[in-house]
Amino acid sequence: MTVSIKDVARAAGVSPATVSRALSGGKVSAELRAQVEDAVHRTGYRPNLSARRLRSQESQTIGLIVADICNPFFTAVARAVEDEAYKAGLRVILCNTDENPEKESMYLQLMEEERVTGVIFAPTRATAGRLGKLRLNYPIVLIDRADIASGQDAVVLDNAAAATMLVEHLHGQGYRHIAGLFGNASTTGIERHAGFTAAMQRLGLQPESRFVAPSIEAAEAEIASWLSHGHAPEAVVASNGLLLMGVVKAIRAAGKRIPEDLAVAGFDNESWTELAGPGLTVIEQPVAEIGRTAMHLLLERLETPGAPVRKVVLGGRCVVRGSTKAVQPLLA
Amino acid sequence: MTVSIKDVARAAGVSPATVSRALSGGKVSAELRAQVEDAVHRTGYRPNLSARRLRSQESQTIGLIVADICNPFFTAVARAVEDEAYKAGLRVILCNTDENPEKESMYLQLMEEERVTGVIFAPTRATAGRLGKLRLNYPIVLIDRADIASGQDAVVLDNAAAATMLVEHLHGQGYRHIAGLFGNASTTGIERHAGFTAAMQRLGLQPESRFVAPSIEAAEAEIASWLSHGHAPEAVVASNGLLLMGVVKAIRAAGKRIPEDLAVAGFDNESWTELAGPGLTVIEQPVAEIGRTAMHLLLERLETPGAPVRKVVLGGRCVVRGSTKAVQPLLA
DNA sequence: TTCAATCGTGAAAACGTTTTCTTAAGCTCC
DNA sequence: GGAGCTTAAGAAAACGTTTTCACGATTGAA
Repeated sequence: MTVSIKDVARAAGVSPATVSRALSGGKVSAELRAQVEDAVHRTGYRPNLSARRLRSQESQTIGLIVADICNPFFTAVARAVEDEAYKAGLRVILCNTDENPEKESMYLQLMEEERVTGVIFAPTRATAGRLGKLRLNYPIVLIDRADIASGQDAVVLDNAAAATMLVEHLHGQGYRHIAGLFGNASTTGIERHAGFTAAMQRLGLQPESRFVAPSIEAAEAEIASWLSHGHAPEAVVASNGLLLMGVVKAIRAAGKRIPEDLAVAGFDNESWTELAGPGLTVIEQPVAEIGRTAMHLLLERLETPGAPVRKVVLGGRCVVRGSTKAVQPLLA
Repeated sequence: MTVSIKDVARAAGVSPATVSRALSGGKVSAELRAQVEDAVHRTGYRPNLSARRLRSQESQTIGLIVADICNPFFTAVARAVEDEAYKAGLRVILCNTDENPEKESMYLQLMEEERVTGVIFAPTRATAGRLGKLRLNYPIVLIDRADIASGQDAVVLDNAAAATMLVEHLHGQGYRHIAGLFGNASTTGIERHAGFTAAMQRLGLQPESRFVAPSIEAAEAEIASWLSHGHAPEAVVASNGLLLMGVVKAIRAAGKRIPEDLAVAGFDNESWTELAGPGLTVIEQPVAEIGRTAMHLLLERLETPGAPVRKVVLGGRCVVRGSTKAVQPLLA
């Protein structure tokens, strides 16, 4: 049925070894190489990657395990990882964990069975903690989320600094009563919360924080509750794109205005943030840079497995828009 | 180095065949099965999927080839496909073509080399046309885009009907001078344009259409040009989420209002459309249903390869929001 | 001219499974 | 109690490659 390298060899009048060498750029005379190419064309031969991987013991494949493929942050990172992997001659297997530790375990194991050469992984907090104990037979580079203790290569945002930027910006615009809404599944929520709290205290302000599930609905419900009970702050900081969307939806649903009734700032410069309300002030993450860097860290780790662990911390950029407009003209 | 089924067999004091049978649920005495399970645990054995696939000649894998993984429409479909594939015990390889025919060819070939059992594919117009000639050794189910002539299973939106709904809605709201903006890379653009034009003519209106590249920037530039030259229509219909975003960005940049200066309607009920301006009137596609149906068509095709080609056409839903508010109170 | 080194090629082994074939042991049934 | 079945287990073949090994021919140096 399916045509194998032996069929090609027969058609070309050479041995299978010669076909293999001709196709992989080995030493073959020009004459035989031409015969082989012709035979490949005539037979419609397609190499069997499973056989190739089995024999050569290298999969030329990496795994990319993210929490949510519908989240623009991860798709943007995935694009960058894929482009970079392609340049290095590697395939990418993309996996979706839904922030579910069981799925994470399942995929980490699957990656072993696929014999991937390495994995780029955005773990939940639960998994990040026990990653060191897992003894997987491939190197891992963490992205976006990294436990401080985990002895893994990682590339992350300077979350504390970014949260500080937002707080200081809001403070500069005249806001004093500022609340923070953080995701409870990842370490980024923790770190951004820490930066937020520290910055508030440094400014002599009373920090107020809530942790919720990383979903639009959870954020929406939380804000709706604030607004309906009438004890809403002057401004709110949302620790990722999902929560930010929930915040804006709740404010619209309540018929309130941004920033007059509630100022808004958040993380992730997704394209819709420019269009929502008066435009949303956000921290822009260097998504492409994160993907590229992760891939490079992985390649270097593969090259020198013994090298010391490296953690790359990238800075965010504060994009100021109307959602944090000064509450009243500032005094000079 | 890596532990194989032979090592497990040795550790359990049985033959490799027995290990294989024990792990795949074959007939093995309870006693030996326990020994095997213990040995697997002790040795940390992980089956090698390449070897398994090579020997059993089935990959248990399907390919999902989409145009743009950053487009929420495709990520939503991908999610549904993955969930359904998982239920059927299949893995999914996700590929990104960037609407680039060369990448499409590359991935179609790669899927052959991976020996996938089938492929779900959203092709560009260029590739949709020559798909029949390609003689690939796996069945294909097309999604979102399908050439009329292509003898392939497919699941698509009723594009003409959806475009008609938008036109009739705008007409009902009092708009007369309506322009359409369509993507030039896919068959959906063609079909939506056809529906748009037919509906306009049926209503005795003069249709005006533009085809642009499927990107935010292209749409933005086109609308910006309309607005700056002062010959903008009363309303514009955008044929997908990307173009819709470009339209809104251009209107905001020009300092115009929706719908007073320009009413807007489009395709794809992405979550941001609720938040942009006064909310955008859109056609909601049954994304999950599309993914599920595609997977089912593929499974049925695998079961009965000879069955006649099926094309499933799903209806869209018109979600009315502020961007198409009546231009002036309608007369009773 | 001869010996060693290099080169292109084919034969055969190897990769880690699953599956077919064989075999030995335990049954059932007259 | 032996002929015929069923059953569980092992031996060995097979999947489609790549790679090692062996071999003869060509080349280069002495």
